[in-house]
Amino acid sequence: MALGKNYEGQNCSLARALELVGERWTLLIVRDAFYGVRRYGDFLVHLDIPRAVLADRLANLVEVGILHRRRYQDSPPRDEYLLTDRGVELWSVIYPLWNWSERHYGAGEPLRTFRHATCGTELDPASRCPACGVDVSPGDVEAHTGPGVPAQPRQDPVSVALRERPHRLLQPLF
Amino acid sequence: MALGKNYEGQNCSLARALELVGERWTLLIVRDAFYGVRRYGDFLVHLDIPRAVLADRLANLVEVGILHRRRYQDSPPRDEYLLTDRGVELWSVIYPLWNWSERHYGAGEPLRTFRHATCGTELDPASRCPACGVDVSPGDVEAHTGPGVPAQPRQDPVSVALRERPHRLLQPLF
DNA sequence: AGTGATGGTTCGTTGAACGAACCGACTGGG
DNA sequence: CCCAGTCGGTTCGTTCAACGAACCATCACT
Repeated sequence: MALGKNYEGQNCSLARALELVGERWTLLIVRDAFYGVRRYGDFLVHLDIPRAVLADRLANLVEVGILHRRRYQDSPPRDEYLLTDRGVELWSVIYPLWNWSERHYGAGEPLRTFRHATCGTELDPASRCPACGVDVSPGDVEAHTGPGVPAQPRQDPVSVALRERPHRLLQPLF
Repeated sequence: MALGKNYEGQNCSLARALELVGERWTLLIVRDAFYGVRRYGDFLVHLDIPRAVLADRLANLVEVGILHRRRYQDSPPRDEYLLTDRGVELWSVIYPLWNWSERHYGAGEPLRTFRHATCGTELDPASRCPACGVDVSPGDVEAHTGPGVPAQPRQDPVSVALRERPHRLLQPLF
């Protein structure tokens, strides 16, 4: 969804943003990056996405500076994908969207809750801590398994790791 | 992008949200609704979107309760599309996304600024008023033309009306 | 030498977006 | 009464991206 191909006449920051993160799958990849997913294969099993599409999206996200590709071993060469500062700031979009959906379309109990790591309080819809009264940045957010886990939860390693224990965002999952 | 066809295995509120508002054009339609655009023809000229796609998106947005379709004259029958409460709450997603894009990919001066209507102060990235210290809901936001207007701005009636004068969100544009 | 892990690329098929044309209900003017 | 124009769509043939299965290259381990 590169510039010029699509919302070109819009000349609006929102349209530009949607060219960057509005494509199918892109925001779910960023969500997984917040969860600590870093490797191609882990994104693949967790998202159940066509391989070519994943490769394309990762390359785009690196190109626009939302993800950073970092070599973590040389033989065989293996890279991991990490959120840049710019990517981390998308928390202020992703969390409100998650929260909006949870409030209006949630089926009773949530699958996951997001808490202020230092005090354990659930975040408000704007990612603030009601107890401490501060804006909570993603590095201080802990994802907890909620009461709404389905009877037949997913068994891929990423889903299992996410359910197993509370997990601080941005920290590696494995 | 109905449920079951796409992110079905995800079982995540974010994925569900993206099924509702993640399709191409959808969030730009909602943005225009905040600007006060209400009629099919106005969305059409402002977005430059294929007619069939617009009709499809509007129907979906009504179906999931983000827009409400209201008859405003009987002969000939004409309807307008208004944001529901649920739709209005998407401001907490749209504005941070706009702001994120403006901060990281903005070309110098913004095209538009969003100000607290009662005091004229520009909103912070979380749609709060730095002067008053309150969360500003979209009904209290005024959209102003910014200094970054291009040399050849769009001439469709919607774009012209939006440039002409400051305009409170959710109020009808015409 | 063979097997498995990893991170891709290739390619034929399907489905959605595009855009131009058409359509039906109505209005206002001559 | 006829004609042109407006509005809000629908229809349909074309194009382009997503899908998914197969393939491939590199390296480690045995």
